[in-house]
Amino acid sequence: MNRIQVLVIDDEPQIRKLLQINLESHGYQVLQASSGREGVQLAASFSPELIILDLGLPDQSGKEILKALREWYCSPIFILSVQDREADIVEALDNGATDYLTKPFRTGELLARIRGAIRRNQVPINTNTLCFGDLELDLVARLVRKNGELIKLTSKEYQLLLLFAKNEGKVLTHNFLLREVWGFSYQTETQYLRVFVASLRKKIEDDPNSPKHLFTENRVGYRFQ
Amino acid sequence: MNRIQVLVIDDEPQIRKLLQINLESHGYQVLQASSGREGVQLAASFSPELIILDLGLPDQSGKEILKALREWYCSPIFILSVQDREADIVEALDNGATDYLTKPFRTGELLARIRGAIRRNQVPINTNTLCFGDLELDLVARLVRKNGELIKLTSKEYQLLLLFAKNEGKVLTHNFLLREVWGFSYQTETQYLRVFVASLRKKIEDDPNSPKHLFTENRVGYRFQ
DNA sequence: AAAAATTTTTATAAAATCTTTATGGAACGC
DNA sequence: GCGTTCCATAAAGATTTTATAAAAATTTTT
Repeated sequence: MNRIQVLVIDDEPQIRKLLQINLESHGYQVLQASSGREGVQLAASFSPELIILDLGLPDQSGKEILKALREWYCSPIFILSVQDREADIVEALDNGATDYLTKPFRTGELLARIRGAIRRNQVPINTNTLCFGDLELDLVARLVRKNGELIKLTSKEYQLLLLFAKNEGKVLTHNFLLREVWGFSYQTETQYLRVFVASLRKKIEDDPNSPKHLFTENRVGYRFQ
Repeated sequence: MNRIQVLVIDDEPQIRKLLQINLESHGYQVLQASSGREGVQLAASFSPELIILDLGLPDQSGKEILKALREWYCSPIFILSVQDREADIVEALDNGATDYLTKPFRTGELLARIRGAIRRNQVPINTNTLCFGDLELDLVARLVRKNGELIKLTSKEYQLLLLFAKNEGKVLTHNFLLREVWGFSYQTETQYLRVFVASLRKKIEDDPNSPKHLFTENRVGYRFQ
């Protein structure tokens, strides 16, 4: 079992204890640091999935630690603080804090917020669905939904849409699309593309005549958003 | 104009007004819905970057709206609520809410949390862009922006602009431009260039009559900055 | 094997782009 | 200054490209 690591940086032993008990009872593995310096070291060596940082640290201001961590650390950082001043909260959030809770905090809420932050942070790595407005692509199930409703695509249509979806916003040339979907020797069969783009539009666009997802880039290719 | 869209779903007009004023003064474009049904519709048609949802809606419980949206909507959803019960907060967060604020909320904090959520939600795209003042050339996506807004260029126009951009500040001769864009045998078709430079200027210059990007070098060629 | 679904071809109208022509003004050389 | 060449621009004409339907061929399913 590979438990999710959470690093707690706090100088108050009783807070660390409280967090440790709560986190471990929910299946997390807890690393503890009582100073900013130690916290940064632990973060660097273990790269935990999430860091809980107390702003009121003795050796270095927590704000500095936050900035130092954000130089390289990309996972969520939660701020705990007795300070409830709006300016502090705004500053912390703008410096890269993922969330900000004031002491005393409610452990249930903290845990829920941690779950949410970790869930959202994992999405890009372990993405099995891609979203584009009203469109949703389930990569695992090979399903496409529009406004939550299933859309039936043929194999080629799906391959084409997937390629577009993986290259959102980019102009993809006819050559590239044909090569990727049909294969090297079909690079000149531009008409295939036209036919399939038309049928894709019929299925994914509200109005195929003025598409909002699949745009034509004349003489070059198509672009998906 | 390319402002970030935020959808506010709330039945209380004064809250909507408050949010609208605050969000618009920070550069967001605000969509408003007074019911859950309307909110879902707007979300589907505009796919805003973020949704602010009041849990206390009349027509349908806000909780249901949250779940319905999360069927397909992947961007941040902020919950506003008068309810401060921990169980409600935990439920909302576990149902996909990105954040949960209780009324009365502090607008500065809300805005900072919105900035953070949008920042984190942005996909890290590999961009290879060239910048020239208000002009932006995205070489990977093959797109051109002026003041952040997409400009539609034809194939030849783009080829020409790209050539200019890659040779910023240099005087490029008619011969060279024609050879590179049209091909060896077109070296004498100077009139092509004039036509295309004119149409490029119309698209990329604020005032095509006194260009600040694309200069004429009489009897020699053109120069781009 | 028949039926159904999908892919490939073919045909055609519409749209967009490129090329050519025309015209007036600007720059240049003498 | 004055004729010539060069440049900017609009607009007409030619060509290419695109969207779409529908027929033909192929593959998959029943």
